[in-house]
Amino acid sequence: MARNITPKEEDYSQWYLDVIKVAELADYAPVRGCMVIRPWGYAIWESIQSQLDARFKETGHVNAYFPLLIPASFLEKEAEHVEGFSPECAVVTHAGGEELEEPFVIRPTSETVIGYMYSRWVQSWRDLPVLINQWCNVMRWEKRPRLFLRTSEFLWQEGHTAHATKEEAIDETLKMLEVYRSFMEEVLALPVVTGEKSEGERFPGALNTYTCEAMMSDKRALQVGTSHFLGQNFSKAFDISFQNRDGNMDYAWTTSWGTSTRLIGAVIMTHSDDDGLVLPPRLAPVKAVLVPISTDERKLEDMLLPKARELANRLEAVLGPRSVIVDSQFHLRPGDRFFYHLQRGIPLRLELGEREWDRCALRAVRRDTAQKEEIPWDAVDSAVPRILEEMQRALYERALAFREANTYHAGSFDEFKELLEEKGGFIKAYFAGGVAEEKAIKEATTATVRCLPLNDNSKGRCFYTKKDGGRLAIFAKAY
RNA sequence: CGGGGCGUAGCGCAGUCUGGUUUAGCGCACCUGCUUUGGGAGCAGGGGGUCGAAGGUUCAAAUCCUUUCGCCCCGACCA
Repeated sequence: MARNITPKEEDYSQWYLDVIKVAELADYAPVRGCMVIRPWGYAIWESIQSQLDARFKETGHVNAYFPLLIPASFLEKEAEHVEGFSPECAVVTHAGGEELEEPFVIRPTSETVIGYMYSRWVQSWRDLPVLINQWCNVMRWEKRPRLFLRTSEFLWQEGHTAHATKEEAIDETLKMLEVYRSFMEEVLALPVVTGEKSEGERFPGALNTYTCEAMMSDKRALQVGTSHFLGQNFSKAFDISFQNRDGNMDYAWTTSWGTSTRLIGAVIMTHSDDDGLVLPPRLAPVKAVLVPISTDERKLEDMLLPKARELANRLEAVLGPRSVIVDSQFHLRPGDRFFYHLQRGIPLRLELGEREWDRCALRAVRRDTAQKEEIPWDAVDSAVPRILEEMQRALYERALAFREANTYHAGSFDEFKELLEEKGGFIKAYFAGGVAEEKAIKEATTATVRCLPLNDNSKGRCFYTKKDGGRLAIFAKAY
């Protein structure tokens, strides 16, 4: 049992911060609300980046880079957009030792500059669709920062597409939501509910926002990815117009979609335990660590270490370059070395001591369950990937079972309040209210509409307004 | 931005109320040596802080006063 981590049960927030600290994922920066992503944390982000990026490329998108600074006037061109974002914008007023004529906003998101550029690039229906993504940082001056979940500056990816027709843009919006869902479930082992955002939770300027919502291990909800159907709002504001096949002028239909370093927070809060970080194997930058153990220094150097390196090389041929490390911190005792890797969430520890040596084997210990298994040397190539995949699946199944076990249905507001107070978690209920009702529910309970799940078109009597024809909604307390 | 808590060594804290008795102390971590070594070792020796910052009161301030910065928790705002 780790002794430098506050147990989850004792103080969840502190546990979360402790895990980040002992796993060396991030640290506080000198500027309030900003964080330094340390090498191990950044390696996780790179893993997310490369795997998501591949999926974007597979769906026809290309990467580009748009500037950090946006003319302040751009934000104002879309009414809802400026209202939504101006409170959290950082503004540059001086540069080159002089006050600027027009201040620049540090991008909180890039719909506006990208809209401006698209209007110059798009003339004809033949120029569409435009399918561009960018990996970058954005800044939103948050009142209450939390490492990874809500920092003033964060890293993300924002896809921006423009299409000739409404249908195509809607298809794109849903397609990317699906890319997120599959990535989160397959790589992050993060079960998510996909759905539509309610009116009150919609992206400022969007006609419709779709979301991936996940349940953290304290039963609170976290929005881990969003995809927006922007209609023609931005194309009208920035004049992304084109001549269609019939020769008539038309405004493009645009979408945007994003996910961020918040995903790292989601992974921590979904899988980790009181011993520290737990990483799903497909996400983990390092999937296994070989730990030679002996009291005899010569055996370590002459037999165990070379063997460990040989096995690591063989494993890397199967698992990928730099995915296996050999621990040679021989100045530490085995327990210390175990804990070091345990806290950093490396999925599999492969011990090679004299006992294993004599049997031509390794002792594998799974990070999530501490389950032990002996693997003969000549079976590592098949056994290790097998165990990793078992662990990957187990993490997903466990998280899914947790979510299912903490999802309830409420038929009335009284029942809703009771469930929320006594059980927490996700509460499904038919809802027919609007922004005003959402707000009232939030004020009374602090719970919000997380989404209106897709693939459920059932209608029912609204738990709050008692009106018929309510759509199924998921409510929860959220981060 | 409102309410609450807190800034003393890398981390966690004691000392602050009742200024001087501390050349500011303890645990963990760190360094050196020896013994150890399969889920966080033991002994011995050692290094490190001027008490968040600025100003003030006083013969004397970590301790009192003022201002300021930052962090954490709870709310309103959000990926």
